[in-house]
Amino acid sequence: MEDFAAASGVSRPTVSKYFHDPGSVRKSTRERIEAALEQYDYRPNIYAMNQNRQLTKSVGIIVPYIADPVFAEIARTLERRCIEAGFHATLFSSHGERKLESEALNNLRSLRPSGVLLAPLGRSSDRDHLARFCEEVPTVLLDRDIAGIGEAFVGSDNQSFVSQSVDYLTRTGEPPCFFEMRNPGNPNSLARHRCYIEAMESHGLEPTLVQVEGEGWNLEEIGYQGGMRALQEHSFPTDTVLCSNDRLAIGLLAACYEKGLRIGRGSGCALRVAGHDDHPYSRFTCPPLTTVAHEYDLVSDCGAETLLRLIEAGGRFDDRTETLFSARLVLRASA
Amino acid sequence: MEDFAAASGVSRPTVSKYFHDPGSVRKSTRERIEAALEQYDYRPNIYAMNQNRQLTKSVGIIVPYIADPVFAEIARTLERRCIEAGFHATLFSSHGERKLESEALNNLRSLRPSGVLLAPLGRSSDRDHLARFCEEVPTVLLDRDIAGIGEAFVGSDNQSFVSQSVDYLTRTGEPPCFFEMRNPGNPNSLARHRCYIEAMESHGLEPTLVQVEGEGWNLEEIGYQGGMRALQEHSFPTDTVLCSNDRLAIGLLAACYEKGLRIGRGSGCALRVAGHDDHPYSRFTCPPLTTVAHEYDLVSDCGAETLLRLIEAGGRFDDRTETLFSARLVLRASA
DNA sequence: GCATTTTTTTATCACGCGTAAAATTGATAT
DNA sequence: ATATCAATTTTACGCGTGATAAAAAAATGC
Repeated sequence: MEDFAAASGVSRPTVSKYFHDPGSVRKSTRERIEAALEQYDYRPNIYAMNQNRQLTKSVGIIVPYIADPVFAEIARTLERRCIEAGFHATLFSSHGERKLESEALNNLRSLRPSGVLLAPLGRSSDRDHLARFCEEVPTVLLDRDIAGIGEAFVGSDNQSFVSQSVDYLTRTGEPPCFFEMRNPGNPNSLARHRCYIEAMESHGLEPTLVQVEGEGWNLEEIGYQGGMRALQEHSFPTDTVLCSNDRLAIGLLAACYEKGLRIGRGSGCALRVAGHDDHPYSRFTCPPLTTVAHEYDLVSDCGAETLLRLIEAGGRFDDRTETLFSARLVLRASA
Repeated sequence: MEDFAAASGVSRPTVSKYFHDPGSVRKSTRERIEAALEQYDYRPNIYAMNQNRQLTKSVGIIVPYIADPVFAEIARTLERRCIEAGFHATLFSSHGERKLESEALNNLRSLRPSGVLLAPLGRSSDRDHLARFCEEVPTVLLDRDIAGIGEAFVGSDNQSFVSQSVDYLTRTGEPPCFFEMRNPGNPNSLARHRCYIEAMESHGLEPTLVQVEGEGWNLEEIGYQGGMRALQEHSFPTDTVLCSNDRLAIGLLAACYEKGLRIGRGSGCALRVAGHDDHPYSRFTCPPLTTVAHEYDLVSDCGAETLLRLIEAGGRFDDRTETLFSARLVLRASA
């Protein structure tokens, strides 16, 4: 910057000021800098900037698993919103591992962001670490709430998810059993488990669970293997299966196909299968998957907006707001 | 670090040395530092470290579209390998946009990484920008080659992809037509287009193309819409369709399902459909998709290894190596 | 033309760290 | 006990930037 300032014939602090806000320097000065900019394509080092700015123009984003298309979409939308607001966004994925989530937090500490959008692993998170981090850095939690951590939470209302699907399935046929992982790694599974039981009981029905084994985030494979076994052992007590999420449902559909079972609500169909999330691929399954849409655009928009308000407010809210978005039933051919 | 050094009773540069290599300080000194570490959970700021180290322990990774599961897997494997080798990896996604790819490059400049693994957008890349970047930073190109840019290239042999699928399909039934985007955004499409034509001609067969409209990376949707139109207009000249990639194939399968067409190689099937890549979901389609596996584990491993060698070699190779991995035919039920 | 306001410059400190050279320490040999 | 030498630590400076106060210069108003 020293050299570049010399080349443009102004002092270094003036160049610094220019990059902070081009309008804050006199027009003639700005033109001299911009003329030099044409020649030397200089640009300030963002990490050096962040080092001793009081308030950085950076935000951090952490998602639990970027390879999951739902989180990829959420991350992309968050990034876009932050960039539109003039921030530099840095994205991290925890890749489903507690250690990596913690590392992402440590990285963000080094980055000194003005704020962080954090979709935590949930059950696998290092709760204490998250709590300490949120003390230091203004943070908005996303997708999965962790009581008392962060300045705000934005997510979806799991109860509305499950109750909508249970209501619909019960109304149009046999009440559903619930297809889920015994030890789920993804954030909202436990909440949905509880909501399914509540929803069934509120209808005066007996909840029935079909739990499959498996670890990690390879959910289609887990759904397929578990589905194959369940079909072989005739573990489905009803002809209607509600899956904890769409990725398990995709695996189950593959198992059903292999077993020659016809899926759907028409006559001649052996099983109805529904999911949760409206995963980007769920409309391309065969048959297309009936599911409940996770309105991640709304969640992302609101999350980003909340963070921007938080930063504007100086990093702290008076009280912790929790914004929940309702799900939207998406009827397709599978149930 | 100043404060922490004081707390541990040694000078700051000694602490710096300790973090650079704990073995490089005397045992008594190390113990004092580690004792202090228990109390103050201090850790050095990686971005400040990178600022004036001669050789950073950081590498950068850029993929064209992280929401695509194939690139998510590649990125994850690359990250893992670099971390195992003691490097700090920073991941960027170009999200399919030239502007974002350029921004990622600029970010990496600020980061001063020892090396970069770059899977470029390809046709949409700012070639000059890439070239200038690779002059500055030792770079290994991945997945999609750009002539003369970077110190090495590691990718897959598109010709082996297409020739294997064309050979197989021709051997076992009607020769395939090629289902692709008219203006593809993803890297390898053009190469595959050419390879399909070559492969057909080498068999003495007439290549036939079915090109669908659409922009961007929503490939399943594009495959679905294009598939619906092609089926309506009876544009498929043969009963065998080879798709440029699996994501288009997934969309096409959904269109076929909606049209009530049976897919597969048995009698009673209207169409055979095959893809390219062995996308993580392709084994869960209905029917499971016959495809040619992109051995991205091998590509990633080799790419990471090549970069590490490049860094070791001081950032320049004597000549530009190009490593190509052959594809592996994966027979499933769809063709 | 002069006083006043705005903008820019100079100068110095700060951030959190790396690094080369100098100074110190500790161990060994005499 | 002293000299010697290598290992270790400290000193002093640098990286690329932001921030601030005081001084200087330029623009504005009358």
